[in-house]
Amino acid sequence: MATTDVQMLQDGLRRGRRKLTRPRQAVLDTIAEADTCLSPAEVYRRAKARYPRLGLTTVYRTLELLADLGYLQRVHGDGGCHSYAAVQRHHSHHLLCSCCGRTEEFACGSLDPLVEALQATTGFHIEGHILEMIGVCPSCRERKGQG
Amino acid sequence: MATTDVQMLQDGLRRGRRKLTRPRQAVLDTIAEADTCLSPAEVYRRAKARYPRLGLTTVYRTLELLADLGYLQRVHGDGGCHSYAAVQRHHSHHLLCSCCGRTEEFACGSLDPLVEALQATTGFHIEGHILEMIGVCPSCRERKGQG
DNA sequence: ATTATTGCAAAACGTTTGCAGGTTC
DNA sequence: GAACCTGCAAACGTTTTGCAATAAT
Repeated sequence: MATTDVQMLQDGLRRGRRKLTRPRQAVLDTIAEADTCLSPAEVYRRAKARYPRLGLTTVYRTLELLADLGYLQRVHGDGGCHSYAAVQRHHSHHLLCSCCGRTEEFACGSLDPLVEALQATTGFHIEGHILEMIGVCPSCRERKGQG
Repeated sequence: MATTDVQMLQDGLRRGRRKLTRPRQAVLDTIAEADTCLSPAEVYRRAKARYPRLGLTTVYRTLELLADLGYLQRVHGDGGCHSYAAVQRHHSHHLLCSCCGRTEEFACGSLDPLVEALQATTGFHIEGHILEMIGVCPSCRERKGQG
């Protein structure tokens, strides 16, 4: 994690009178360095390498906190919705590879017309959405093509 | 459930050498009549009124089966992704009311340009997506406005 | 010093599985 | 009557909770 990121995290935490602790750093660093989305158990396994005293309970609590603060986002996949990935921008979405689990972040433009239309036809006031794309990443495509 | 729906269900099941049983009818009817998405536990509670011998295990198995056949769809919400709603068309999406839980089905047009753009920039081959809209339904808006 | 955070152990929870008996085709 | 489906009870993995000890401000 770059220095500015530590700074941003620290600021974000301070705003809510929260503390920057080693377990929290370990969890965030772990997810930031992964290029896939990770389940709580997997975060625990990896983050424990950085900070061996880490407890699973703390991982759960930290994932929730960091997601609330916007540093992480829950990723919904076909199998479930209990994995997390890092986000650079607030409210972004993920493209996930159904083959290797790799994730790629993307911004959602082009959804506005749909939102407008739905609001008009249904009378709902739309406040948010969940959007994930599922596909096969370039390297898996290549591997499949050759294998 | 209308007669044609029973017919369709029966056909769908037969195609996979599956049987039309009372528990399965009870589960499907329950979800078809609800205007919200339902958790497995809630389906169990309601469907048991129709068929008291029903077991929770069967509800889980039936939800999976009917979702595979395309009669139900898992709905992803902020809280989780373990609720199911009926679908008229295959691959549709839901608008869900964060206030009362009501769901409304909608088709996803307008996503194609985004898919195209993502495929071009990332090299992923996109095969599917998860999309849910979250908002407040007309009657909840009214209630809030008055209360 | 004050307050938030941690890790542990245990509890609670939702979901899945093996299997004998029952139901549908 | 063959194949499939069911419900039960038990097993399972995941998530949450209470609490005394610890670490950050």
